[in-house]
Amino acid sequence: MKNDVKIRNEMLSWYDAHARVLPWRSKPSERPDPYYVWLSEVMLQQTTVQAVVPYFEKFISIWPTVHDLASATQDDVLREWAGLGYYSRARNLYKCAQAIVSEHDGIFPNSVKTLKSLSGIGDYTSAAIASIAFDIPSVVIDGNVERVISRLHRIDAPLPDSKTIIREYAQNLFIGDNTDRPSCFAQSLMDLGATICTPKSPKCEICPISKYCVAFEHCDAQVYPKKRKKSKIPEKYGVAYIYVHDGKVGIEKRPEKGMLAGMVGFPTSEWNEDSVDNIDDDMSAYKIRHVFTHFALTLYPQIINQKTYNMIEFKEVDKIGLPTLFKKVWNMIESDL
DNA sequence: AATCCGTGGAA
DNA sequence: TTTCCAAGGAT
Repeated sequence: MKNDVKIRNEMLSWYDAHARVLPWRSKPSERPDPYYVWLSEVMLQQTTVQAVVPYFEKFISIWPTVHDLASATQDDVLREWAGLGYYSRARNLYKCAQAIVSEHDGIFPNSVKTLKSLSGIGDYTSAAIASIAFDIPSVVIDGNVERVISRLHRIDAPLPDSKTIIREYAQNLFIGDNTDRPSCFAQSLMDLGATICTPKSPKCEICPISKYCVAFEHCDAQVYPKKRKKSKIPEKYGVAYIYVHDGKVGIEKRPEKGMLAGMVGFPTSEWNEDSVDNIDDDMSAYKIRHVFTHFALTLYPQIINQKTYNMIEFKEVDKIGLPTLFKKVWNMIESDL
């Protein structure tokens, strides 16, 4: 356990010299904006800094404060979120903004417990906000921390079995004998995980804490954390109905539950594992394949020259916030209409 | 506890 | 081409 204090000190020194400059981060002398911290943390769930930066910039440009975001409509937020994926995050973001304004006087709560009661804020995000925005020592466990700790201790059990032991190690590291500069320390682990202790080719030669890393000692850091093998995802098929008339195309708002919930898109058939009737691969003019987390979809756009409800101008299509699946459809067929 | 929920980039 | 996966949360 004594190593935890040394690790913290090494990490803080390393962070002072190598911290990444990111749009949501404050300068060393300034207080972070809890709104920025929250927004960035939610956006970063299950994705990458590169994917998030333009979305973050756009959001704070349109909605500079949580009050502004709460005053928007859910459809506004979904439209701006389009392309980032996991759209329940956007709905929860909006719910959370409204709760903060209506139930917390527009002030972000500073306790893990209260933060966690808000929509879209779970174990990780509540601890991250408490640490990063308010400098409250918290146990911040994300994919980066899981990877770093798995390697430091060369944990043999695969994820998610190892989550319990990882949390024990993390407790000691985050709120053990030394809790100095919790905000910087939490962010230092994120940066280490993103730039040095990476999943595939960790740069152990330049790692500030390799001397404490059991996996480094055994020269096999890259095999940790071990993970259970994932089963293959099913292939599904469907038809997209592209109603075209007089320079306009038909769109619909999807149901509030299920895939791409609440997003706009082209009407489609159901998606199932049976290949599509009447549309042979060879006979169809178009085919879009899109891989989701739990299945891969092959969608056959079928152009229908007739009017339907809710037609919009072709040139408006790019502005309505189509999720990527339907952007792919539109990009493929637009020039042929 | 296990499943659902997106996307784009790297190797 | 295929596989893996990047700052998880809700149910």
